[in-house]
Amino acid sequence: MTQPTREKILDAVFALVYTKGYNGTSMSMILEACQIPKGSLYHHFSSKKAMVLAVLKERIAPRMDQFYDLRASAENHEIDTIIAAIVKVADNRELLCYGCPLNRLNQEMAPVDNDFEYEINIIYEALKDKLVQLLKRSRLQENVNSEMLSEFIIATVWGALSLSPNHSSKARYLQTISHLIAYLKTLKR
Amino acid sequence: MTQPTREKILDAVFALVYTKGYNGTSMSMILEACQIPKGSLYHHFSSKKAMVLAVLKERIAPRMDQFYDLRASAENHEIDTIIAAIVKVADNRELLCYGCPLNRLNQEMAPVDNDFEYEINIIYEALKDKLVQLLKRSRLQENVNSEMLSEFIIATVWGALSLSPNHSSKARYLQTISHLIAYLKTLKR
DNA sequence: GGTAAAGTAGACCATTCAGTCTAATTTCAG
DNA sequence: CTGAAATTAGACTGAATGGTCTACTTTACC
Repeated sequence: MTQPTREKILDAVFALVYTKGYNGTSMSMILEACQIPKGSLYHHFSSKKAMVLAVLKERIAPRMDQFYDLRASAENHEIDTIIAAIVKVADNRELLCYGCPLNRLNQEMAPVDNDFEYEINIIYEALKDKLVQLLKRSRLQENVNSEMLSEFIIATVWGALSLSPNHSSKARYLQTISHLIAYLKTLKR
Repeated sequence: MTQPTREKILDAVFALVYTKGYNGTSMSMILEACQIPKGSLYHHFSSKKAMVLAVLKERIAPRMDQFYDLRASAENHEIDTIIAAIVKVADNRELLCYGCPLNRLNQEMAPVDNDFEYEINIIYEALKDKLVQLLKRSRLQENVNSEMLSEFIIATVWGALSLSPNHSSKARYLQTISHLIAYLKTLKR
């Protein structure tokens, strides 16, 4: 056994739900991807919904932490740290193709299921808070509200990743966010 | 007969697919919403997919035209015309709750279906071109590429409308895009 | 008024859906 | 080695899925 069954399931479900959506992913697809029988799946998770909620907490949440990995450096202005994180996104082909996994699940499930809305919001707030903390430490133009600016940054990156056609290129993403970067630089003090 | 059956179907399918997604909408839900028998539905459309592609062309495309209704005025700077259109979005409760219908369908269907990707891209390009034409007529700072700026504007608005929690408020939307507005104003010449 | 086309009506179909159930097997503690 | 718990195995279920088919009714034109 190379990987515990439960972990194997979470990996497969993440990949499927991320690329095909919750309603676009069936149990049989998951079973085939995992190469396990149905009994194993329902031993570890009580339902499809419970499974995807686990994916949210155990796969998507850590990914969000990892991607906006904002190691503050004493040398750089915090704004530059954030810009570097945004630019780094361009190197992830999956992100360019499918967008932010949290945003995808949010758009599909939050309007129709309170449990999803709740769990997604927790992850979103954590993501936002990380940005807020960084911005609060930085020297910015006056009248800049860190919370509002954080939401603006996340919104723009999410939007840039979801532009049609879905399979957006690295160059296109970078061009789109070049305006965001230019704006952020004007906020430095 | 108050409304032709075909139009009634398109309206119902738009509302359902917009709020619940393509895979979250079943034929039986559509039938119940329309209060028509199955025979009528399949008389007008050969399949679920054909139906939603028709919704794209006959409902979503016109909406996009309508919402970014950018009547240029000789008095206002084109940037202000665009800002007004962006602010107007805040008055649409559906948009605040479910986001841009084109963006929703794009995220769900474009990665898994070429026909959807193609049709969505046509509508997206039309939307973008409208902005590009307006920007090209306007006096902007040098080095501003109208096409890139248009994509940035659309991305930001789409992103602001898809922030978690999904049911975002008018105030929250306006706060988020206040940064976009501030940036756009700096581009005026 | 007759007739052909357009549209309505809903029973019916194979397939797939998420989920259940019982049994076999493996794991591990004592 | 033994027995209990954890896990694997997959046949099975009822409901829902998208779609077909034939029959009936309305509409519109000659």
